[in-house]
Formats: sequence, structure tokens, C-alpha cells
Amino acid sequence: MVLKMSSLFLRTLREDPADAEVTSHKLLVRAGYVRRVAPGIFTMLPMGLRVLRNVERVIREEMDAISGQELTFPALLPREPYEATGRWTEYGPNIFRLKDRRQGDYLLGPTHEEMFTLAVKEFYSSYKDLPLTLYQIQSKYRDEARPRAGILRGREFVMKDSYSFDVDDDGLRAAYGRHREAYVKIFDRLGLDYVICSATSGAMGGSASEEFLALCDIGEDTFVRCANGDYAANVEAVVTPPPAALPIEGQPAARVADTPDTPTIETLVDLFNARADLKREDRAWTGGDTLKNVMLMLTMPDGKREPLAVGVPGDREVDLGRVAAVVAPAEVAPMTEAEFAQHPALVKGYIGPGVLGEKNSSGIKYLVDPRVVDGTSWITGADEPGKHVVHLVAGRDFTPDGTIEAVRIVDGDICPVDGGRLEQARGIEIGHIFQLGRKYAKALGLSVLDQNGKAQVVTMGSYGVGVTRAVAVVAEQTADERGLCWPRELAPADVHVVAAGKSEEIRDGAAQLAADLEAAGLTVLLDDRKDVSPGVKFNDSELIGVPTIVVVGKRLADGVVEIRDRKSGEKTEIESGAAVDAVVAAVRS
RNA sequence: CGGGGUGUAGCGCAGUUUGGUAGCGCACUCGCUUUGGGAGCGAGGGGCCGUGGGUUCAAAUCCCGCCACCCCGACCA
Repeated sequence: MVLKMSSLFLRTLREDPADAEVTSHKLLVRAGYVRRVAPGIFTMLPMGLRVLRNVERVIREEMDAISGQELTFPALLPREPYEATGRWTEYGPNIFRLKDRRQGDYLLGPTHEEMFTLAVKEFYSSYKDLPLTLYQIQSKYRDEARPRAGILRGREFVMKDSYSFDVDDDGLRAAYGRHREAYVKIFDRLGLDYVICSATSGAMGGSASEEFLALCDIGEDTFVRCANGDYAANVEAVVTPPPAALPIEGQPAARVADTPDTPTIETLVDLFNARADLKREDRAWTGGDTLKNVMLMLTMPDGKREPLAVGVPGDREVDLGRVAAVVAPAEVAPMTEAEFAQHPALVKGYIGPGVLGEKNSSGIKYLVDPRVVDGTSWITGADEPGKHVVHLVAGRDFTPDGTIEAVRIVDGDICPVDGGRLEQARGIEIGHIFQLGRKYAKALGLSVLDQNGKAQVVTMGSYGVGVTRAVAVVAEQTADERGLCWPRELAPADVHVVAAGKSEEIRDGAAQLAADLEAAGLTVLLDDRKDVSPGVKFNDSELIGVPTIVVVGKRLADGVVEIRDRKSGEKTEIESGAAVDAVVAAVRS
């Protein structure tokens, strides 16, 4: 195929669009791949669509290789199935909803667990039909609070979503493993630099879950990895290894101390270290010796609100994002002054375990950081203004209702696998695999008969790849200061032939070369524009980012053309008769 | 939802302080010249100055309201 730039629906821009911030967004717009229609909603222009289709092709090949079967559900869906699983409510404002002429409720699908589950239910009723993997590549709709960075995070985006159906847990684990391997192949072929991270399952429900995060400074996800390379996790999913419990006997008795004017952990610690009756002999007190109790308010999907107290070492911050991941689908926010007022047992600034916990006077659920194990001793609030309590021992003086991963992760935290040091980095989620389990099958009544004729609820896995996003991420990771720079597998063309010069000979020579390359099976982008200077064409070729560029110009008279490698910038002159073979070799390399 | 910012031609912007009949660059059309790193000259086409109201002889410009969009923080492929 030859794409002639003289007639291709393409317009490159000399300047960055004013609304673009990140590299991939600027370049995809400037190079004429995409165009914004509304916030988070983009048109794929011919060049952009070619790249998108290439990503889809890679995904299809790898999904087919693990025996996935492709189908397509409508994007416009009725309310009922989502009502049955509770997601009509849980998704809240994040789904696009609409009514038909009879006032019936519909939605634009944000993801399709319900539809797949129901489809399998309609067809299958025997264990002999399983295992099964179905997938689709389709536009999804989410009314994101804040779309950003062009197609990196849109409100309409193409996603590959697949679902596995098994009769037992072993089958689910095997399906999950196959998907994991397929994803590794997909993202390797896309040329992405990525990390596989342990993840939380969020609003989807389910258990085991991993995210594929493309490394990227502008990424929205923070993850940690162990310096030893044996652990990586989304910051929300980091597991804190609990220290061993300490002996309770022999510890000093708890006692209450007057601690006026200590509204912060810092002032509290300073006071303890300054006072002869409070300071300890072996070392100075630190913020880590204190137990800070943070009051939060949960909002359930049905709108009900309920308080939650979280106890963390005083030198740590509470990360609401991590809490949100634990309490999902409930939403979480700090408790407001008005809400404090409704709980007279809470003395702001001096809240301690004495009133917290479901069995205590406040009745508020009390969860603590995993570091708060039995036998650890704390300075914490005494539930009276101006008073703290010291030597309050977990398991002796108080018993929380459970633990919660709530502290903000910092560099140097401990790896749960080998005890090494964790470091943080940023990434963009391009794939997510998880073992859903039986949540959707149960809610929608999907079961099959086993060998014994007994009904078994089917167990499912759910697996997603952000296709549109992958285009943006590849652009982001590969672009340089001159423009886009596609890997061969994704490039909108195999080779970009530039006719640099206006003479008939040069134009004809370039057209002939393009025809010969086409005959050799390549897709050719041919810059045959008249009255466009060579400089403009060179710059456009670098902006557009096809990996191999052939310049047919003034040296054609000597029987020579120039082959350029977009990535390295390397230029080689070659006898024009050998150009086709040389380009084919470069493309196949 | 909180904070910041911007709405003037397809794109990027000036003009707003101090009201006086809409401007620059790119892109587009025509002509001549030019052609290996974003050409030159000349002639053109294209704007409800986000929107509604007000003040004024006169509003892109001043006043009030509204809307939209972008960016930064809490949510997700």
C-alpha cells in the first residue's frame, strides 16, 4: 500500500497545541494522528487509526494464541444486568447513563463483566464446555472526573477486555497464568518498558490481581519495587510485613501524663524528651513511638456514612488513596468538624484507643497499621484535653478491630519478600489481570453441572489492556526531541519515502521506488507533495516517526538515494537499484 | 469536588490597564521567483472577540451573571 501525502487526510502543525502538556499528546496532535472533539474524546485520524489497528493486531494474535475467542458486545447496554451486580449504583457518576424514548435506563459500557457472564449463562450449562476464554476489543465509556493528557486518559477509549470461565479454582489460576504470559508477549512486542505489579482489585471485586505499569514519569500510578528485584507492587497494594509480637509481661504499666499544648506529634515528642519524668533512658523518643489516630468518614455506595478510626505510627502519614483501595467501593474522606461534633467521645488532638473500637464508648471501628502488633508500646491520646498516655501496650491495654494498610509508603520501606528496601517510581497502567472469582457468576446465576450432576458456580477471571492508552504510552516512551519514533510493529507505515526536490525525475523516481517497495510487500508513506520544500518534508518525516526514511533527491542523478534510520539518525547512501532490498532488510531486521 | 488559569480566524497568539469601526505569525487561494533542513515578493479569502444582560453617542476593552475549556490535587484501561 502506498499512502500519498499529497492526498492523505493529514495536516501537521508547526506549533504545539496550547492545551497539551505531555509529550505524547503534543506530538500526536502535531503529527496529525488524533484530534480532540470534546474533553477526553478524540477522533482517530488515518495515521492514528493505523497505529491503533497495529496495537489491536498484536493483541488479537496473542489472545488467539491462548485460545481466546473474539466477539463484540454493544457499548449501549440496558440497566438491568448492572443493577443485578450492584454496579449501577457502585459506579456512581463514573458511567454515562442515558434514557430511551420510553424513559428506560441505559448506560454506555465502562467494562463488560455482566454481559460476558450472561452470554455464557445463555449458552453453557455443563462443566464439559469449560474452560472458556472470550474477549473483545471495543470502545469503553467512563465519565472520568478529570480526563487528561490527550488519549492517555480519555472518557471514550478502546480496551481489550477478556474473561475466563472455569469450574474450579485450579482452572482459574491456569487461565490467569496464560493471560499473564500473553500480556508479557503483547507488551514486549509493543516495545514497552513496563513492570508487573501486585495490585488491589478495587471496585471490581475479586482476589489476586496484577497490573502492568509502563514506566513513565508522567504516570498517574505510584508503585514500589524492591531494590533486589523480587517484588513490585502498586503503592495501594504494598503489604507491610508485620514485626514479630513482643512479650507483654515485664512492660511498664500505662500511665497518663499531662501534656498541654502538644497539638502535633513533633511538639509531643519534644515535650516527652524534655521532661525528666517522661524521657526514656536508653534513647530519645521519636515520632515512631507515638500512635496517631486519624478519623475518617466512609460513604457507602448506597449513600450511608460511617466513621472509621485508623491508628498509625506518628511519624507516618495516612495515604487516603491506600485506604480507599481497601474500603472500596466505599469512598473515604477525612472527618469534618461537624462530624466530630456528633461523636462527643472524641477529643480532637487527644484521641486514643481508650474510646475507639467497636466495643468502646465511641463504637467507632478502629483499624491499625500492621506494625502495631501485640506487645508494642505507644504514646497516644488519653481522650482528655491536654493528656496523653504512655506505655500503652497493644494486646494488653487495647485491642484494635483489625489492621489496615493505610500509611503513605516512603522510599526505604521494607520489602515483604526479602526484607530489602523499597523504592518508588511512577507508571501508567496499561494492563490489569485479576482473578474475579465467583462474584459476578453468583450475582447473575451462572453455574454449570459438574461430573456428579451438581450445580457449581463458575469462577471467572477478568483481563484488560488499554489499547488507546498503549498508543499514547508507546509514543511517550519512544518520542525524542524531533518527534514520534514508532517501533516497527506499530508504525503507520514500514517506510517513508521523501521526494526532496521538485524535478520530474525526482518525483517520478520517488513514486517508482514507492511502487517497488509496495510490490515487495511494504506499506509506504510517500511524500509526493509539490511546492513543499525539502526542509519541511524532512521535519515532517521526523515528526511522523516512521522508522525508516528514504530520501530521493538531488543525488538520484548519480543513481543514489539515502536511507535514514529515524531512531538513530544514521544516514547511508545507497545505489538506487539496491534500495528496495536494503529497505526490506531494514524492515525485517 | 477543591485550587489556579484561559476563552479573539483552522492552529499559535497580541490587543483589554487608558472604550473610538479587528490585528500578527503559521495554515489556506492566485501569480511570479525559489527548492537538501520549517523560502521570498505581491494580491486575496476567512472572525456573533465564549454567552446573556447592563453602562455609554460608541464595548473585544468597563460592570454583573452564566457557560465552556485547560492545568494542578482526591478516582481508573
